[in-house]
Amino acid sequence: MSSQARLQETSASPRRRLSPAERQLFILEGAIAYFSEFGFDRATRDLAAHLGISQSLIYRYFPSKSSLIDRIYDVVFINRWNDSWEGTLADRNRALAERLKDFYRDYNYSINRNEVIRISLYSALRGETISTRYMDRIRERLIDPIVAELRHTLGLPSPEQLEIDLLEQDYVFGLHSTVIYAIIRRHVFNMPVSDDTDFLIDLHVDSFVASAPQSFERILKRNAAK
Amino acid sequence: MSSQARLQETSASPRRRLSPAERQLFILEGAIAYFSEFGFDRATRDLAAHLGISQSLIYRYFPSKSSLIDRIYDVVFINRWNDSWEGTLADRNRALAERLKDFYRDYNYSINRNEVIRISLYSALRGETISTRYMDRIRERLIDPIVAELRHTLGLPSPEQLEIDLLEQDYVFGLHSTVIYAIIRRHVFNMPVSDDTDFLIDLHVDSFVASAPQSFERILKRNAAK
DNA sequence: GCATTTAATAATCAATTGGTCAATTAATAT
DNA sequence: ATATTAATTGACCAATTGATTATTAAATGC
Repeated sequence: MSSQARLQETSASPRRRLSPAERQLFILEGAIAYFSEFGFDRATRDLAAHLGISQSLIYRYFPSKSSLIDRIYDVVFINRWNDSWEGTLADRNRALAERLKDFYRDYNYSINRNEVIRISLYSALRGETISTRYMDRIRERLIDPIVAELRHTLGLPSPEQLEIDLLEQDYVFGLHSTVIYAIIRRHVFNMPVSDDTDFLIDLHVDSFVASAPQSFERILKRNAAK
Repeated sequence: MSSQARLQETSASPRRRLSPAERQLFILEGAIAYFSEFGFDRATRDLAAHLGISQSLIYRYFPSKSSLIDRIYDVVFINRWNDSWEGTLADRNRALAERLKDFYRDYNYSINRNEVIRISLYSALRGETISTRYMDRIRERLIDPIVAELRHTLGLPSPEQLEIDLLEQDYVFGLHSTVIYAIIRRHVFNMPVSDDTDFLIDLHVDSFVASAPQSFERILKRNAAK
């Protein structure tokens, strides 16, 4: 009831008739909120009822349900990438720990949202290719660069000299996971998570950087043994 | 085609007629495999076709789809808990790092399976209460005990003397997440992950234990400042 | 005020859903 | 062989699904 009342108030006119651009955005944002909470298998009728519009109106602005979902993926995956991240990580004028802290604070700020993490997981569970491509992007543009920077700080061969291997990636994903899984715990498992995220990022980054020399030594030794 | 042929072969008789107990288990295990791959919103007809049986047969052994799902939760959540974990973590005759390594190896062995992690996430996204209860159990019986053991090694007050707080839990969840998120990457995002899981657990546990003193000091200082 | 445009809806469709039940048929005992 | 038991199925139901289309009505220009 209160949501319906709110809808009527927030709409420009007392009830209906928005411009096509406005209406399309209204439906898209509503669909993100709705599907991220209940999953993509929910009916378009229910979405329409939730938005206070008729079901057929959805099909005026989106040719099919799956095309609406594809647009949601665009918003969630592509629009949420920040090109400055790679630059931050690669800036060798600053200490690596500081770069990592800056990056993960910003990264966390960008994806620590209910809709983003939930839709990521829904699409991954569906096996959508966009989800795989997104993870490839993370590995290539975030994880591998961190490995490269770590190697540089430790005086180890660059990726051009010695290819990055799975163990190194997985080790760096260990740091990455501390940020991601906190988001999952909060928004998917509805667990209480500290709001002092920046402080926790500092702790994890410092731990990571402090033990990286020993860890990388062990990884290289392990790879040499094979 | 090959799966249908296999089904006929694996069944006791050339084609059908199992004992109620066998058939119920057959459906339950098939449902776990099927729903873990495609989600709980898939039709019981499709599940039946996948199993090579009629849809109505499912309803002879399970009164409703949701009761079948509840049974799946039982198998995935409850049956997969090992009571020895708490004992392993609390055994102060051994070094904490060794206890953590043993525990996480066994824990990983137990839940690093496609169906387990995927059904956990499906149910969590649905907001099922069993999922929340399961996470509470992890926090109370695994995370909090690890905090207690860390405090003990560091000569800090026991949980009875000083209540465990969110920051401490979140910090320990950082270690936990390295194990869990690797499983999610493998089985949900279909990423390549190293098979050398035990080695990676060793690395992360050693990093964690090595930096725990400094981290806990900072956490206590932070809490005192509030 | 009136006609035109078009955003929005109600009615409807075929396909699919969870679930039921009478009919079938494989196994068992005799 | 034959009768009995009960595991399994096919036909069916009402409700719901994504999607279409003819109709309604809010805004705009004159």
